Amino acid sequence: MAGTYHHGDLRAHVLAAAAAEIARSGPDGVSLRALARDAGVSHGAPAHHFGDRRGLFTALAAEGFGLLADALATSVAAGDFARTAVDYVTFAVEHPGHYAVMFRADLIDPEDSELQRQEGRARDALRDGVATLPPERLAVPAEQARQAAWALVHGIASLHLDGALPRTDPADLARAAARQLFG
Amino acid sequence: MAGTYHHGDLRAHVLAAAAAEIARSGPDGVSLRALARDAGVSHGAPAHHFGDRRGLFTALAAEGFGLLADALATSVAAGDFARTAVDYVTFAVEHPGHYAVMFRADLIDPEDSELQRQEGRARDALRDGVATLPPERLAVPAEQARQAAWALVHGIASLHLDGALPRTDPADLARAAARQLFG
DNA sequence: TTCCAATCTAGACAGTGACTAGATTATGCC
DNA sequence: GGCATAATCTAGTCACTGTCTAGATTGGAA
Repeated sequence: MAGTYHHGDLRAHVLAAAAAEIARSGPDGVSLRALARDAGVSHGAPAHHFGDRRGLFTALAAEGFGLLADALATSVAAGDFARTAVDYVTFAVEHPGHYAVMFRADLIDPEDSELQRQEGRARDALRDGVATLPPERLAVPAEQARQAAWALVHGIASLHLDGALPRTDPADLARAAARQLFG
Repeated sequence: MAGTYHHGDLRAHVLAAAAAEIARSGPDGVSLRALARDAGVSHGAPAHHFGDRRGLFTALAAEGFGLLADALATSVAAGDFARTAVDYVTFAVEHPGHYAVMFRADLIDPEDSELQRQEGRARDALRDGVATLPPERLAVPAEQARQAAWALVHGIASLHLDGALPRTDPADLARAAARQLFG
């Protein structure tokens, strides 16, 4: 509301605006000062919530990993890996601003405890998803199969978000790729 | 040489220094002015060769796609897809500065003709590599198999470069992943 | 030699992230 | 209620950046 000294929920507002801006023009398109202007606060205000630019991206990545873990939970519990693969890619498509920073080691602080916690949740979900596969479907050790599955869905998500897969539905591709990978 | 007005080969020098800096601290760590200082030229000199920051990254990406196409050529000609997968990942490991910008739509100019030419070469190499696989190994249409193969090696390369696969040899993983994907 | 294009210098400008000191507001505690 | 204290925000400053100019220097072709 105009006239109030405090914004009310600046942290959440800035996080959402940052995600939208990243989705539009990438992490480099994000300016802390522009975010502050949009929120109607002074240029230094966001720093209190995130410390610095890296802190903002780290918070966004942590939120993203949490949302990803949530998105995978249902299909993992159901033991349906093909659907887990589709859900993974769908998450990236629906949260491009989050996904674009989640794996960018140069933009985030890997020591952040909240980031590690949420990243662990997402990683566990994917591990459990692969663990539901019948052993005879695996041509390689389970750990390598897990990493290959992760690389496959991450690759599809990344290529799609970078525009390298035009005229291709990423969810369809994820389904087909899961079948090719695990029969 | 000191004292000469012209650098001699500023373009190649800046490209190599930029690749090294990106490998060290990511694309955001690259400063045109710092590159100029290192090369011993004025801060505006690189602009003549690359136009702007985007032009520099575009030139680096084009060079990267060309090197990638070269790196894949031998194993593709031999019809050895597992080795093509390993060669792809090995290229990314050995040229992290190039690879980090090759798929970044927000950093490069997709209209650049040299970029399109080299990218086409790399894409054709990967397509030919998958085409050598016996049809009975494919559980899905060839186009989807090709995209899945690309996503798999790209995913391994990306995750490795972002530090998400510690204690894992990316070449070993590429070999195992190729076996899991195509039997 | 002369001319021209390629290359580089030097200066300026607006925008940025980060830091600081201090003002304002919210909150828990008496 | 009143008050101390932490949380939040403002405003100013700084060095640095990319980009844009106008002009100087150099190499090569005619």
